[in-house]
Amino acid sequence: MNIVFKALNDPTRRAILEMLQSKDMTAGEIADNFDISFPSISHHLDLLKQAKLVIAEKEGQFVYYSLNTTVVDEILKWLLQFKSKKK
Amino acid sequence: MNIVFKALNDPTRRAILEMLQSKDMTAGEIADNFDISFPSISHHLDLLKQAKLVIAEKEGQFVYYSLNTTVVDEILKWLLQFKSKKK
DNA sequence: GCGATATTTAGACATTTGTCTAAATATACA
DNA sequence: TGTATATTTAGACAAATGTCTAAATATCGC
Repeated sequence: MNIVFKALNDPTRRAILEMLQSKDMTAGEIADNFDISFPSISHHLDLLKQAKLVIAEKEGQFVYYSLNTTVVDEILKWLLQFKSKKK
Repeated sequence: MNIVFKALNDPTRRAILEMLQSKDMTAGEIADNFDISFPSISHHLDLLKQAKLVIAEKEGQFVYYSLNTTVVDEILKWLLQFKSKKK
């Protein structure tokens, strides 16, 4: 859980997740949307992957990234506790 | 939104939020639950306050902290976009 | 196999973060 | 007014973070 909050605590990484909603993208396509170096984006993608928020699949020389929202459920559940049963 | 994710990205601060679910607490009561110095807890509380996740109210020499979950809705909404409409 | 393209790894560096101790501020109460 | 209690502020410091450039790795197409 720690690592998921950590992964979400960065505007670039959140923007990547939002982008991946519309379609799966290669690392390069993702990087093209930011004024940040490729290696930095690669590092962000690695963090998102560690948090299991994205899945990486190699296709030839490309690496396709896609959303994995199962871990989002955990965070949702944690947050919802604060919205339940109150006087 | 940035600051909310930042506030949530720490186990101590998340534990504080969980504690405040059962009852409002003073800064001292909160600090007693951790092996961390009072000033450090005070700093965490300040961050939570900046993120508007808690509300601080002074009563005499005590400062009572209570949950403010309105900002949680924002995060919930942001997260829910990932769980909606998918093939 | 070679050169071009795609991506990651390595290492460096400035900034941010979480923690501490010491000091400051605020309130209670006798 | 003076001392005790509650909390925050200030300043220091090590560790974590986000970024970069340079180099390494992997795959494609000729």
